[in-house]
Amino acid sequence: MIRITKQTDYGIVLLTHLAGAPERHVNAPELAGETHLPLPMVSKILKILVREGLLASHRGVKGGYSLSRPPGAISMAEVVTALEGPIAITECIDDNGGCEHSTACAVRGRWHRINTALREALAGISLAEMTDAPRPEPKLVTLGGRPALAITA
Amino acid sequence: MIRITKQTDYGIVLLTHLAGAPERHVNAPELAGETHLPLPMVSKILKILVREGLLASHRGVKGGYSLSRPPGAISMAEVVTALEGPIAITECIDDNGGCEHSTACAVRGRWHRINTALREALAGISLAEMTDAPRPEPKLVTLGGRPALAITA
DNA sequence: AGTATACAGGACTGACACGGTCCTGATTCC
DNA sequence: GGAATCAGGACCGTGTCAGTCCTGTATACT
Repeated sequence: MIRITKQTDYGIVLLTHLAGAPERHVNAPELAGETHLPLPMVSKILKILVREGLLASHRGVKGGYSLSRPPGAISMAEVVTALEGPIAITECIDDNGGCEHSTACAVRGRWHRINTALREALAGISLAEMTDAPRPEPKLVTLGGRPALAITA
Repeated sequence: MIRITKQTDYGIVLLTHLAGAPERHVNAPELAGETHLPLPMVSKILKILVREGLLASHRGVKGGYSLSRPPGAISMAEVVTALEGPIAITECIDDNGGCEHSTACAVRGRWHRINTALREALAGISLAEMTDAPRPEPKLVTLGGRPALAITA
């Protein structure tokens, strides 16, 4: 269903929560409490985010986690990539020639365009913007001059 | 991993193959042979596409499948929606208030923007364009007044 | 009319990733 | 040294996905 995993979903919630008060050290139980997410999952996700360089950790009694960079300098693309690997909407995109249909598949190049659109959409939104107060957003996106197609589930 | 299912992947291959020679009736075994995809899967997918109105079927001895509309009038968004349901990158997007974190979740509105970008990227590419020879197209997407993203695929 | 062909609509199954839990060790502060 | 906290795993149930198969129905040809 073209859906991000819950791990990523939670991760974004955690990061945006941290972005709300940068420079603050928060430990896992606190974060879990404040975001109403299950502690074991929170702990697991925080470890991943540290490993991927998005969070800095501090051990010991007064330890905790904090953003490794200002929220404006972290793009959603980085977050998603950290939590679910390379952004590739089809297998053949990060697959290096492993697709047995590649010769018969006339479609491959096209997916790159779609994939890039997704990637750029993610890259164009920073963590800071995920926490901004909502503003009236022009919902109509024009792509190639075509009247936008209504998508009715 | 933000990935479409193989069913959708196969479905797009089948549709683009049909788009290459519209008005032609092709039966399931032929299509499977020409696209090098497993027949049972092909058959299953074709049935879904008929049910969703993207293909027309013809029963009987000389039966087969053909596009229900010209390839230029079928968007990738329709195809994806037909094969995997509504385009919703997070659960809470098609979920009507079922998310127990909705009150604590400051992120929801933001996902709509990302989701819309993906949706519009899919809506902006027709089946016909999936088969065209590649051409340099600067598709400019404006997202909320932000500097436009260049999608160059 | 009868038969062969092809679609229609299911049920069914194995494999695998996801969501979630838990345990043991290493590090830091008091 | 002890308590608190992160680090890095292993582990498991569940659900979805990929794929197969079976039965029924409609059409064309002889």
